[in-house]
Amino acid sequence: MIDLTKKRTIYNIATELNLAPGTISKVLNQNGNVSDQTRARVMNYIKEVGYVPASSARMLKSKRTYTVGIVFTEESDVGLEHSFFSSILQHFKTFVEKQGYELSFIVKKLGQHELSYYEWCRNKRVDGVYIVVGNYNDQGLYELINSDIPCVSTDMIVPGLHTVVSDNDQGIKITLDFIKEHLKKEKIAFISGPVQSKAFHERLIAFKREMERLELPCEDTQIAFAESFGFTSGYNAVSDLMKQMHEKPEVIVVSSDDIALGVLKGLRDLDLRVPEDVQVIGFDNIAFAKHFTPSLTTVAQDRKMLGEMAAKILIKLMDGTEEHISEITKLPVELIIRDSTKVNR
Amino acid sequence: MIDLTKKRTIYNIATELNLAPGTISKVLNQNGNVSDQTRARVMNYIKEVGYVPASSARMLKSKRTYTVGIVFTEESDVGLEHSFFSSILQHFKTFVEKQGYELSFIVKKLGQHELSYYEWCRNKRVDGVYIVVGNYNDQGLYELINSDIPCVSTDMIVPGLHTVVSDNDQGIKITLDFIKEHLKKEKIAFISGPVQSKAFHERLIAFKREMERLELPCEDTQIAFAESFGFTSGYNAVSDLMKQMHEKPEVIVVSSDDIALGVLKGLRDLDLRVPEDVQVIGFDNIAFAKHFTPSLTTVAQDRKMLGEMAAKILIKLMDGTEEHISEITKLPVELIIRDSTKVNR
DNA sequence: TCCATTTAGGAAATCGATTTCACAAATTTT
DNA sequence: AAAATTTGTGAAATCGATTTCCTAAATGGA
Repeated sequence: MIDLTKKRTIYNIATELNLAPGTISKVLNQNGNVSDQTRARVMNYIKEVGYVPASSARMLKSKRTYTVGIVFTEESDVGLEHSFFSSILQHFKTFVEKQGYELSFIVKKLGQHELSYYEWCRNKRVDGVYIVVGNYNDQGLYELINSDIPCVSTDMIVPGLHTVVSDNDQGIKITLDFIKEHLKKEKIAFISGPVQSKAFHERLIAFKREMERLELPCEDTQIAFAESFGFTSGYNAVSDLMKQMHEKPEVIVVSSDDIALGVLKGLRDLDLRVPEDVQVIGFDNIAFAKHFTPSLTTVAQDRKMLGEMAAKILIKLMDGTEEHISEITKLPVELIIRDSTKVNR
Repeated sequence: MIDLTKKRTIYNIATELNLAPGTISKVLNQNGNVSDQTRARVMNYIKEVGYVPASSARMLKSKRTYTVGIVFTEESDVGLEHSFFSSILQHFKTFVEKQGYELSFIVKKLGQHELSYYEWCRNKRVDGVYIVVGNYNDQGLYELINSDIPCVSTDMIVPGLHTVVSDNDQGIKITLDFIKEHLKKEKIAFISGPVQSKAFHERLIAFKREMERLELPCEDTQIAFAESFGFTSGYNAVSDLMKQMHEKPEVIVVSSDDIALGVLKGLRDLDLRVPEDVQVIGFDNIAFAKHFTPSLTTVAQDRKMLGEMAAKILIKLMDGTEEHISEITKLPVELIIRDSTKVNR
């Protein structure tokens, strides 16, 4: 009878099978010359006793950890609670785990010392880094991005960093085309999130450009800014907007759903009905958008594809195989029409 | 001039300082006999060159990894998107990181093999495990819980497992007391989440018990069940409830906010006004509860304390210091009164 | 049949820390 | 001043894999 509780090493296994430790290792790593017969014998035995190689030893020698470091900067202490990025991370995680990688959140301090991102990564010997949410003001990030460690991001756009983003330009374009063609409205306002965020900035620029392309008026009074990322800042922004506009807008385009839901509530408190008096279109398609009353028309980002594409690119970078990978990957978006807009026929 | 890019090991450092590698290690681990002078000399040098010990080597020898394994079972593929548990995990993470621990999601397979939780943990040599969300039907979890690896949970209640939970009994009790004393209503219905979840089960039992204590009628027709955890199942459940009740309820107590928001929407579609016709009270105080219209009165769980308490207990277990830690830690809850209820004076 | 080549598997060094044991120097005791 | 004790440091084994180099057997070609 085989003792299943015993702690196994390749040495045990080797003696128990009358082989050398090295041979076991060769089977494990499917390289080297091992006969099919011995390979099968080893594999079976390993499965039977439930042996698993000690990762620390493997890491020490081979210098590969099969670990991806995660940078998830906690803007105003939201962190993992931020459902949009959590969701992307979730898909990323599922994908890389299938390939045998593991996630490890990057912690700035380890033991007693305070470490930079790069020091941490070198110490932990992560094979790559996924910057889910980063902060442009965080100098430590640049050290990491410019290092020899492969990095990928779904948030920041920085020269030398591979990034996967939704096509914000296209998102705004289809929104405005939809407004003009189907809603048949021309008095359009825009509520932007804080433009330190690259995504918000892009959407704002795209809005101005597309308004011009459609030959619609686009004055500064048509644009208001939310102070932050959340519901409350949207609530406040819409009241600012209404104050500064001479004439009420017919449609309000908002650069994120979190903010847009605040806008909807703000409009209700201003006694404006949606979509009868004003129509609203958001961006992101967060889970709650369809449950709100009225449900929110919005530009859906494909969170699954964002996460998986980031995973694919990072794995390619870590393998070092693929010759050239373009730095920015833009993913298509889709307009989801719900009750906050009303098609005019 | 010191070369900062050079890769350092204790051997380098030792020769560069004219000491033995062992001495460096002793300084690093602040044990062993080292003179204050040498200690200072080593510490300074280490800081200067930015040396960090290779964790894989340390792990290999010392058998401590300063890593906490995370079980986060993805019920119906929500995973990290589930904001309630994500939030608890976030607080847990912040706390343990301050103590120098790191999180590592438990993945069932590693490399080629399919691993059980326990095998994975043994392999990775995690120092402890935090079961954020577990599944009672997952047999592999019991192997883990009954092993020698310290575990803590905020979700499951299993003999031998340390668990931190909100006081569900108290939550229901203060809810019903509030309804009787301040809302002055007696026709109370209950919408429960799926009772496979221990929390939902406890809340349901507590409801029945407290109704009896208050000498209020509590028939089966007053209780409806949501099929799942989300908005939609709440929406459906409230329509079931209305069909099965002879007389409309004055107050509906719902065992989670996710479900309660669906209930609010369902009521609107049934042309019942909240709080004028029916009043609603939820449980959890999710972020959106205060933004919904009407905003939701709910029993708030202290997510920060849940996460931190779990962290504290796990660290104690891992240190093996504390003599006795009680298996179940109940945390107080608080009723947050908002617009979905209307106090009757 | 003999030599060249391929194949299978073993021996041993290595990765970078930790930790025990031994030893010399310094200090205290008698 | 000699003996006993404490203190600081070094040498070497160890953790559990990977990997290179080497040897013996098996195969093939002439």
